Amino acid sequence: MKFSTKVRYGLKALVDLSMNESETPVMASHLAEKQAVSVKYLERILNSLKKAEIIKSVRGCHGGYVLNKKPEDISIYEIYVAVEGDISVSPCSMGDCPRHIACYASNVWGEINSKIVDILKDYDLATVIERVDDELSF
Amino acid sequence: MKFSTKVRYGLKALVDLSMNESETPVMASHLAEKQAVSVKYLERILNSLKKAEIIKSVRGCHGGYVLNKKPEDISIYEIYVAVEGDISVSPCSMGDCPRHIACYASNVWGEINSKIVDILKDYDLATVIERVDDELSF
DNA sequence: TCCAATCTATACCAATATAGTAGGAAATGT
DNA sequence: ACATTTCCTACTATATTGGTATAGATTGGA
Ligand code: FES
Ligand code: FES
Repeated sequence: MKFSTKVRYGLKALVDLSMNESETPVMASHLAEKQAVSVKYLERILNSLKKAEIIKSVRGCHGGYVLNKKPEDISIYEIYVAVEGDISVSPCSMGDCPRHIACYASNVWGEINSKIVDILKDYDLATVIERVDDELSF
Repeated sequence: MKFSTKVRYGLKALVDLSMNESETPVMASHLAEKQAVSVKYLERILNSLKKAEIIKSVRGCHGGYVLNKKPEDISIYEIYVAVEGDISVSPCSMGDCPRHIACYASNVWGEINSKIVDILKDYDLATVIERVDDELSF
């Protein structure tokens, strides 16, 4: 049940991006430095976020990344799907299980899955940022 | 976000056990056969469930396993914890992260984690069995 | 008593998934 | 042209999961 580093680094990068007051894009290297994380790895994560149209990129000299949506319109679910693909709590809930026909538990996993999805859809980036502002300055 | 085979095989075994009308214990090999799963592997899972006092075992000849609680008193959360250890959605929510001090997202993960735990605590074996009875006979 | 059946314990191995690296190609402002 | 930066793809290392093997302990019954 653990979120991968992709999701976690991705979320943190988005928080950093959303705190960028200026209009100039933020470089991957800058975001990575803040997180003490490999630039190359983070670049790939940012690329996934870009493909999902959560952020935009500017290539070339003085390039970087900027948010493409308002924080309140970016859910953790979206972020998850962008970097990991769709959420599935078990093979059952996606229907690609070899034992599918005889499986009685399908709807159990399906129900749990959709409840988890709801939680993550409900949690948006703006809420995350509120928590940041409340709790600690960095 | 995927449940491991331990959780899934474990749940299925518990459903099978709860459907055992007779008073005689059910052998691991019998449960495994129903699931088309390795006996040895399932034995270990059953052992975890036993240590969590969800089931009881009878050793020796004509031995096997029986439920130790009523299905409505066994939550999927309990099953999860029994076979996998405590649920943690990220290092943050357990507090063993090297970046903990500077981490702003702790409570975000913590909140999500506890919501997921709530879902799983809410889903008990009796409910799972209802679904079985409704949907398909096997 | 001895044997077969059954759970228990532990160590080991294989397959898969995650996390991270590396090198270079393409774009862009100066 | 050139430095800077994103983009693309292949590779590798590490961790986790899933599963096997082996030996031992316990019990009921012939
Ligand atoms: S469809 Fe696979 S065990 Fe449920
Ligand atoms: S405590 Fe680790 S990134 Fe949150």
